[in-house]
Amino acid sequence: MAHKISPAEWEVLNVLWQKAAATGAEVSEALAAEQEWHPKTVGTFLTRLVEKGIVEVRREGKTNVYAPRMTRQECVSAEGDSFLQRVFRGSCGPMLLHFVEQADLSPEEIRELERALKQKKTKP
Amino acid sequence: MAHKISPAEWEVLNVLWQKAAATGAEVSEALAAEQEWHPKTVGTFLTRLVEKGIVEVRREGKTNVYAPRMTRQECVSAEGDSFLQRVFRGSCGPMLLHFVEQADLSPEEIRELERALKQKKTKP
DNA sequence: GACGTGATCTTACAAATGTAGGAATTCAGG
DNA sequence: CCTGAATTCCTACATTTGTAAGATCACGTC
Repeated sequence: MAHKISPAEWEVLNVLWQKAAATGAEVSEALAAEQEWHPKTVGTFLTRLVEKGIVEVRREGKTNVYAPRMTRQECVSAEGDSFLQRVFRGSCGPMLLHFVEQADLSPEEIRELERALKQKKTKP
Repeated sequence: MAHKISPAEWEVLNVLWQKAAATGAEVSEALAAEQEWHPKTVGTFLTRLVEKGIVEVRREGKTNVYAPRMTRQECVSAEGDSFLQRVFRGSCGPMLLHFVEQADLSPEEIRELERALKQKKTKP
């Protein structure tokens, strides 16, 4: 918890959460679409995440396999005074609105959000 | 735009947006509740924000008065590849859900969010 | 078991960020 | 005008982050 997750590390984590587990090369490849990071760079992020205790590594033959030790929820929550908190505090509403408008949401996600909002209304 | 806004700077900006304009001391005082930043530290953030063109400064007698040159919306949008984007990308839904559940929303804000969601549904 | 090949580990370094100290400046009073 | 008090400006420095090169290690093959 003492450790912060940097933006680049979040990127890497996103891949790991999506795949559940992956080698450095796989992560690197998955990120290639969005980022132009040298595989070595991705490697650094992975190692740092391991050092921070957020990701665990397992040897498999000659390659390392990385897997998240924490869920996204946990990571977001764990960052008590994180960037998100800072940005959001004081004006969560407008910010959420921004992202709801901006985001690419599936119908189920929309339904779920509506449900959450409704519940929020009844139980303030 | 070329410049990124650091977490600490967001904090400072939040105060500025809330007050519209303020002296260094005022900002520092407003932050005291949440952060334990030395006034000089706050001063540094303010100067950096000015350097980045996000805040403007005006001399008023012997003190500086700082005011934001950009709205929060603009700052969020301007950070195309920001931390938020990185965190959100790929799983905006769950993240929004997290914050909707977490947040302290006013009834109007809830209504507005619902409206945004409804519109999203009709016009995908 | 020596060798090439590919992956990992160690090391490096510039820029950004958090955190201020000290020097310089400037108004308010004497 | 000279002094003191408040405020700003300049400077500094340790950490963290982004970015990777180079050294090393492990595996399959000859």
